[in-house]
Amino acid sequence: MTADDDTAAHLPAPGRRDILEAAATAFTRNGYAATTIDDIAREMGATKGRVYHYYRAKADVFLDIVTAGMQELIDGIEPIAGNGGLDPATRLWRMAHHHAGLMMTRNSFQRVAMRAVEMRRLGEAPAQQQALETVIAMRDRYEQIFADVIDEGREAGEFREVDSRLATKPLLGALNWISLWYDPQRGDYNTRQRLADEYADFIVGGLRRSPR
Amino acid sequence: MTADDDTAAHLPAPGRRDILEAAATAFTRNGYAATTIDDIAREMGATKGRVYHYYRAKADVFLDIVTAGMQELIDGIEPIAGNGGLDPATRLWRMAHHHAGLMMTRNSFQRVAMRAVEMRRLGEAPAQQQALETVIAMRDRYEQIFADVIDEGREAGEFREVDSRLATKPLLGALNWISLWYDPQRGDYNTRQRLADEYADFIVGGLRRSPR
DNA sequence: GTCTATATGTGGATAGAC
DNA sequence: GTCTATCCACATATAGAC
Repeated sequence: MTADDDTAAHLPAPGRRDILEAAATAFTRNGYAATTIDDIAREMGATKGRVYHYYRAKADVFLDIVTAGMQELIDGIEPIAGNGGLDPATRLWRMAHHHAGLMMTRNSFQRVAMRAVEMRRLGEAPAQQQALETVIAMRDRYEQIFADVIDEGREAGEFREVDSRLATKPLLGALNWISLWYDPQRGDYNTRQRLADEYADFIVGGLRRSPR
Repeated sequence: MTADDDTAAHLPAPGRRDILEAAATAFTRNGYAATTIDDIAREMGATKGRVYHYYRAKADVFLDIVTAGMQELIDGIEPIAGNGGLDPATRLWRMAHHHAGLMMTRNSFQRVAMRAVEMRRLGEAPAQQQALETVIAMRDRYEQIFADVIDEGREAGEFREVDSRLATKPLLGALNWISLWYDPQRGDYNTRQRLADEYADFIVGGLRRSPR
């Protein structure tokens, strides 16, 4: 895509991986603008020389985190959505469940990814602006996967008569919100599972035909 | 609470009101940290001298917006929640509907208010830190109003067996998310109403006893 | 009350030693 | 590849003219 190694988001080089983890933690704590390169370096017990050896700018670190986060979402959901052996409501339930899980287990990356989508611009550099729009495109594609399953469920009579594209908003809003309040320090596997169950029930219930 | 006029949030003085509107717009556009005092001043066709005449620091402007936003939410919801003449499901529907409406019509204030809740600290000043915790307390109180209605609905057999406090998370998450994607420039009264209807249906549906 | 300086601190980014 | 030292731009906040 650019002069940079465009596979970095999927398989970050070892040196980069540490930086992304540290930066994701720092961005989650204080937000993108308020986080300094020194903060990121301190988070991994280094100084900023290390960060600038691997990345040209703070925005590039941010974009790598965001892209990785979005890719994790897509990779996890696609096989479920495409599983024709399951009825749409069950598929949607599992997609919501999986998404909820990622918001907890991959909290720092996912929380940073959320932020990117609401950003209009990242700085002055047009290359970074274009990268940001690529992320928005990934988000749109992700929403469409959900919308398609909702359409199938509506046509199968499982769901109410909704605008599927619009219906993804409350659905994903509820799920994404987890990344803002969930404390990854607390909670074990079982509590995370119960929580994801509750979310998936809520979401599928919200789309089902009303009982009366 | 502090040496400042603590009623300012409810009835801002005329000079302050303009600043809050301009700042809310600017914060919504670029985020708190990335917004400069010059940005705020430019937004209202003035220079920073005006801003600093009314506010000691950027954080104080932010806190006034956030407090006003939270107060708008509480003021709107309390009378609905306390209307004993309506069954819990109807009350919850109207509360969700009203909340959704505020996310759209008062987008800039509400979006800034959302941000405050996810911030851990606002700066070094302990007075501002305390003010931020006061905002968190308002948020907790607000969630409790929803939780109480959910409890009533569960006891009345309208809702599923849920942990009411936990149930407010997907509910308010879905609603709060509106402030992030809704474009206040677009959409008239009718489209806002339809959207709020859809959200309220989704939310009450998500809590109702499953049809099967 | 609103403006134009300006003091002061901080943070992104670079250069170059090791 | 990692560090320290430094440049420079910019943003908060203040001083003081009008």
